[in-house]
Amino acid sequence: MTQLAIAQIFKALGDPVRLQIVQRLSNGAALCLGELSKDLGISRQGARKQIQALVSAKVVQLHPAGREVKVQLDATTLAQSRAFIIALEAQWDERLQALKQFTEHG
Amino acid sequence: MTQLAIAQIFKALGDPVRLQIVQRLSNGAALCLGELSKDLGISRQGARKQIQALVSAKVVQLHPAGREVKVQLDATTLAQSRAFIIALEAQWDERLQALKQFTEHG
DNA sequence: CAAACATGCAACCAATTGGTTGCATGTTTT
DNA sequence: AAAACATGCAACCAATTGGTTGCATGTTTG
Repeated sequence: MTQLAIAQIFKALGDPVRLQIVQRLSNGAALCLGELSKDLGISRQGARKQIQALVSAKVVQLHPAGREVKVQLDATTLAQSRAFIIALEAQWDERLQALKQFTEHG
Repeated sequence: MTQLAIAQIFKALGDPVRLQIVQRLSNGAALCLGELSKDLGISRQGARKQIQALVSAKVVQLHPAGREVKVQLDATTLAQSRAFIIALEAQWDERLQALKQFTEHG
């Protein structure tokens, strides 16, 4: 995982509309573009752009089916973002631990 | 945690420069603005803006000390973003589980 | 086949972002 | 007190983003 790819994932998640889309997908059944675009407070084409942003970051995959296009969460991408944060936290904890050692024995 | 606050955290993490800053902070000792701004490929003021973005999202805290300003990671904010992703994944897994039940007994 | 439906594509626009430069201000150091 | 250091503030700029509208295209349904 390159730093840039991770940044793109976070960037994709860094918008309330896109976050809501992702939540809907994790929640309910497989949704197509049209359904997913409803009740977001923006136009269908606006929503489509946001979904495309999620596709580019691989947070989501598109599966054409007849006249509609199903949208599916990509769990591996979510897992990667989670792993990154957990790694950060681990480093941070290590550092705190080292600092504690230092103050105790210094 | 409001949806918007979470989105702001992800947005803050959604940039390679800011991501690198966060990693440096999790890695090393407490850094001041000046040190943190080095080797990012941008000017000090440019870096300062990025750091401010992290402050606004509460990914990072500033602690003035004399003529310099120390920058510190906010572990609770990282934890919140981690919790959000994990919650998403949990919902997703639940859904897959339900789907499996359905196909088995349907 | 015609109507309705789901989507795609492109042009356009305002607001935000990511970066710059120049200069001012407060704080150590010598 | 003067020099060096760490930072702040503001104006400015190009590129990206988030949204719109209008229209075209392929796919079901009646």
